[in-house]
Amino acid sequence: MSMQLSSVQPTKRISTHDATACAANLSSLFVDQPAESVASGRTIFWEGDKATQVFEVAEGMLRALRLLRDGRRVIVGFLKPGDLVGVSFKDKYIYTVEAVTKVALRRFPRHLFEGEIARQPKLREMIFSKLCDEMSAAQDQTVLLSRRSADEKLTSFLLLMANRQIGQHVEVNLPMTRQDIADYLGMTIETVSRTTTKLVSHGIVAVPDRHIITILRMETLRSIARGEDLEAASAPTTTNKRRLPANA
Amino acid sequence: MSMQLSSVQPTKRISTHDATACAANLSSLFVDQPAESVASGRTIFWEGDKATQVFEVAEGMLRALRLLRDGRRVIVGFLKPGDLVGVSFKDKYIYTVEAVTKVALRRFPRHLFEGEIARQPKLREMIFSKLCDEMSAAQDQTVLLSRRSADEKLTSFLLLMANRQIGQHVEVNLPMTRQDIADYLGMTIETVSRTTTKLVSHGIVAVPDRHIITILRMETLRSIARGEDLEAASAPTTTNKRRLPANA
DNA sequence: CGGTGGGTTGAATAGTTTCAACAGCAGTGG
DNA sequence: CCACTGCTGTTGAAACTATTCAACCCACCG
Repeated sequence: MSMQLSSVQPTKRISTHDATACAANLSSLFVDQPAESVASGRTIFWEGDKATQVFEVAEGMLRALRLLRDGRRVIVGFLKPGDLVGVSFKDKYIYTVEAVTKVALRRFPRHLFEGEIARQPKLREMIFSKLCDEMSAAQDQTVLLSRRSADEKLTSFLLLMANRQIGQHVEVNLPMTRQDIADYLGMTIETVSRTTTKLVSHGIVAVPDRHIITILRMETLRSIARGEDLEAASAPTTTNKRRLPANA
Repeated sequence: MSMQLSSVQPTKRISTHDATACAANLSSLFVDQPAESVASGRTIFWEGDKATQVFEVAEGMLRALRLLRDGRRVIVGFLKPGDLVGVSFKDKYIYTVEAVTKVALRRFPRHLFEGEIARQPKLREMIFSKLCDEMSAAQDQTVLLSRRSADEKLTSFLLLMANRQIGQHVEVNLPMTRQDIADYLGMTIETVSRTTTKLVSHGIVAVPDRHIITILRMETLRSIARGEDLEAASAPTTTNKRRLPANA
């Protein structure tokens, strides 16, 4: 019964300048608050906790997750700088939020936050707008999860994380673990690993580091995410990456 | 970039009395509007249409869906009486809404709707609250979709549709087609059918009519939805329903 | 009465999961 | 300094489950 996730910014970039430019009024609420540092792995709040605080992510990445009774974990979103965490109009948080990396947060008491929203029409509008983005993101995830194949899911995920970066050799930062990705995409860690390996062996991506995936052939990746068969889409290079594709 | 789905009412029943009791201010906006009748199968609006109208469902059921480029369909929610359709703070609807059954709607121009929200703090609060329910519903679907087995998905879906009805022999109304259910759960129509048959043969549900599923053994259904194995959960009766379970 | 849409069932296939082993790396402590 | 341990990620083989493609049933309708 709460709402604390805001993980897409469809029209604006998440870099510091643009974010503040677009959300000046929103961020201004938090700007006077000291940035609190949270170590990676720490929990910000638990599902079911009384929703007393609202946070703004200043730095780092967090994961929002729900635990199932049988111990399985469902990650309902990743949070990035500029996102609001804990915006709620019910009394309890509906999911747990944990720091994926070292994180910097600005805290704001919820009742003050709501007071500000009531007072400032512009701010209110921005919050509404953010909630819309949130809904949109939630539905994007729904679409992602109902995709049939592991190939589609992972490539869509990479594009989501690449977040409007265009051009060749886009470096996608993946601070989360493979387990996080698996729990986000509704598949097993092994399948995530195997699918990544497959993309690498087709020369579509490279994995210079555990937490970095470089997109080498963006259009091919896109067509796989669209549902085209991986083998068909990556026709140019047969099985390995000996021949670098012309467009890369 | 819109928000028009509101498909759960966690704390209140959807029957006419209670809904109006809890949402008097909200419904009062629409109550003066004439109820428009829409035939089943008709489209209310398309994904990408300019979001000019807000609707309140008075009667019937609708489906909200997104179409993928390759023709696949993802149903992101079902809408029931009391739900708002088309509440948006962006300019376009993000999904298509179609009538599952014959539907009665009350229409309200969006700009007036937003004006009312700005003017009435109480109304605003209710809308926020509704959006929270919506978010919650969206996430419930996320959790549903990341469930591993077809058994879990379908049983969870039945419990969702049964919507807090308790007791023995709960009749769940399913006005949508099997294809709709499949597109909502991210599986094929055949698997939906087979899973239903399996539940019937285990005496857990009965299907007196194409659009009605009667829950015979609620606790068993719940435990399957929780992730327990169907065979294990339905131990009392081995393969058929010759012996009615004690608790049914 | 044939056609159509919705639904069920069967058999083969294809894909993911499961279980298990192992590799790489960081941190720890002798 | 190096073995030891724990964590994350990769890979392999077998088991399993959903999908695919097909046939078929049924109710409804012109």
